[in-house]
Amino acid sequence: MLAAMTDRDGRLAIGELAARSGLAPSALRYYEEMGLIHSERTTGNQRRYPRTALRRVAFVRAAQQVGLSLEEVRAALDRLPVDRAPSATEWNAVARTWQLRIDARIGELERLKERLTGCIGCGCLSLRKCRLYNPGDAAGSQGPGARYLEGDPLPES
Amino acid sequence: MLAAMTDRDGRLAIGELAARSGLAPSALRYYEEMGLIHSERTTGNQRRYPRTALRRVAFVRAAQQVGLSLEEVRAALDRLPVDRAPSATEWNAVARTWQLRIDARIGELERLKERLTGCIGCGCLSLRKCRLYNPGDAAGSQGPGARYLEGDPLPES
DNA sequence: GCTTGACCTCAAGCCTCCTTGAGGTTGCAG
DNA sequence: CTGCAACCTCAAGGAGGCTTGAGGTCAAGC
Repeated sequence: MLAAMTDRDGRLAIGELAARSGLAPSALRYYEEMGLIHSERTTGNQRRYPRTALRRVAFVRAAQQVGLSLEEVRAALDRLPVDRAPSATEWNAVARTWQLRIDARIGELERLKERLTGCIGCGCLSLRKCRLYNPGDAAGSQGPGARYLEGDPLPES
Repeated sequence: MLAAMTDRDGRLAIGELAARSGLAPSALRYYEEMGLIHSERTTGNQRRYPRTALRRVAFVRAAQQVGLSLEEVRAALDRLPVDRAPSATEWNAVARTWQLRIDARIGELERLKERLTGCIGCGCLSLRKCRLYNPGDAAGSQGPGARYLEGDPLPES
């Protein structure tokens, strides 16, 4: 029982994968249902994950940190092999997309911070002058709505 | 009808606030219910928002970008005056918290990116060597689980 | 061979952040 | 004064990302 529930082939039972990835089994089943990871079944219908699942799970978690939805992660993972470690080339392709994403996000945050600092500097928070209001570069980010505060004919508030 | 639905006092009807903030009226009612914005009512029970609501809504959206939950935003907003523009000092206090948050987030992303780059460099993605697996610094971030992949006695996969 | 814990499959529930809809009221233009 | 858009409330629904629970099976230790 203490020994890992692992095949001689090194395949992992769901509990094992859960323990190693730090996720709940339920989450792993969910990921599998979403097509993020894949398993084979034993004769008794239990899941057995290839070791690569460990990598894929780590990838998923990391991607979520960057703000990707599981759907987006799936799209990215679909470009990596299911059964073996990715080649440098394969990995490269995926990672490139990611880095763009990360850079974009960092950029957004930095611009936000800058605007915030500007606001502190001016101490105004006036609707007209303050760049915190609809910077105009948040387009395409998350959330509905247009946020077109800037340029409105508003008196100071 | 074309003229803004605005008091002579400059207070905004919900539709007006919605149009100017780019959010749906339903979202604004929700925000109000959450205590993020406040309104007075007309004799006919319609909401009238002070102009400061515009600022507060902008604040909320910006905060969401940084990854704050509405609850956290509420906590931050509670430190700003409801009825007037915040003073530089008041704003400073709030903004400081924010910047820390932004910096932290940027830091996370940069570390992630770095690890990712390292992975490309080594081309390995090995469970032992690759820093993408449980970096050990994701603690306290969102999501359940411990993610303690690193340091596991794993053969190369 | 039995017990016990890990596993299985649904289905339902939960949290956040809203949207949608039904049914009814208000308020401004004409 | 009427008509219609905008507003109101309250209840339900929905997406994303899981968890929980019921009811049942599998497999390893004794």
